[in-house]
Amino acid sequence: MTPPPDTQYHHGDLPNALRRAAVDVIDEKGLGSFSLREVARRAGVSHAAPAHHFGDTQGLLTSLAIEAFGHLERETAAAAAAVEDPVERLRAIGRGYVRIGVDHPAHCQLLFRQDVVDVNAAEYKAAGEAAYAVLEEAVDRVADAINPDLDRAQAAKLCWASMQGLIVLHQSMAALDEDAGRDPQSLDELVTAFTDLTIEGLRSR
Amino acid sequence: MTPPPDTQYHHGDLPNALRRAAVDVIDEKGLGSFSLREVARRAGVSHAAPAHHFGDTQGLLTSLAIEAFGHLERETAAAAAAVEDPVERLRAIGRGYVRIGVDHPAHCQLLFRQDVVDVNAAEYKAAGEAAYAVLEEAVDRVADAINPDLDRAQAAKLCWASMQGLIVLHQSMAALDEDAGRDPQSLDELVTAFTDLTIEGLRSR
DNA sequence: AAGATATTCTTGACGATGTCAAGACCAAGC
DNA sequence: GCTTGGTCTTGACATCGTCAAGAATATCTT
Repeated sequence: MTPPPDTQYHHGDLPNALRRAAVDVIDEKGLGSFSLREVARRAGVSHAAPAHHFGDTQGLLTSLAIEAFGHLERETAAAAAAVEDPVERLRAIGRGYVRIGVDHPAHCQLLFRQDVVDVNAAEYKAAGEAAYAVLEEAVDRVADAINPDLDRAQAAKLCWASMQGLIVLHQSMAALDEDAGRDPQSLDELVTAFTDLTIEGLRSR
Repeated sequence: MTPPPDTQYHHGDLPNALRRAAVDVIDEKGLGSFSLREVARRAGVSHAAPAHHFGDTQGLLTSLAIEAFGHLERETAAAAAAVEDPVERLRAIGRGYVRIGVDHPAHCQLLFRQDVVDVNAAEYKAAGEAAYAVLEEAVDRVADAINPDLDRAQAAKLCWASMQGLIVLHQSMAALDEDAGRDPQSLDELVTAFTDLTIEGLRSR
């Protein structure tokens, strides 16, 4: 029952330790100067240890992207479950999406980065579909409630694109406002504005 | 008047040649496996030549991002100038944005990639502001025409985020549709749907 | 309980990369 | 014609990703 010493040969749960170290590296140094060897160093294992579990860099980052979809699905599903009214439900999902972007910036950076993530991996696709299903279902309910003629596939995609776009562009938007001498708009403010505007768009027939 | 031989010591316009080679590399191998040395090889110069003009990798990629804002500004401004009606004007800008994303995928990938681009560079900021100004002006006119009470800053940002989100996510969206057995929606289709939905949202007061 | 097998991790090596310092080459101006 | 300044090359170094081989430990079999 005594916790095993840090120096043991078998790590216990190296894959998870490597994922955590990878997140730390991305948070601190940015994805641009990500290094598999540094991740291994931080996890206290040799430079080639990650390969055994993840194959290569792409494998580790893909694993993080899958984790990110899991976060997203759980957060948005929980946010949705707490609200009954369809429109408020969609609003809650939007806030949940952005909350994940704020709480897990490294993960969210990776979500759709085809250059470093294996977007064809079965697990990645499955995780993405599961997360997207939460949004689709919420849009379905909104359509049933306020506009049955709505093209639901298009509407869900607009919600998705604008939220992901907001997460990615938010810093640029703030910088733009600041350079122009305006007060930068907060993320919360923008989430609300985006969902309000979008939902009004969904109402029209 | 005879064109100079390829083997001359002074290249003539090496910065541009390097930018073109960099675009080729990104198009072919992806930004993830971008290599400055390979860019130099393709341009027919030594591996350290790029440093003299761009400093380092970030410098070259930042230069491409600036170029991308230039493309964007020209394309959207030209699209806007061709249309008088404010709403149609905004629609034309949306189509122009996406057209740049399709015609210059490497450039557009770089636009907001803080990990590889120096987003604090003065030139980058200026180019971004100039491109954004086109959108802001179009949103202003739309607001004047159909909804004077609209928060224009928020509205412009929604347009921006959804278009950039669409460009980045489009491939993922198509993959999702295909995996679910649905026909993937074309980019054109989605641009139209996005702008329609968004504009209806802008109408509401 | 003890040996065989599999798994996990380490070590060492290789080619490739980004960047720096020094020098070679060339164009333009005095 | 010589010098000066900008352009590019050469060479070097630390670091990186990945592979192959082997050591250390778990697990399974009997």
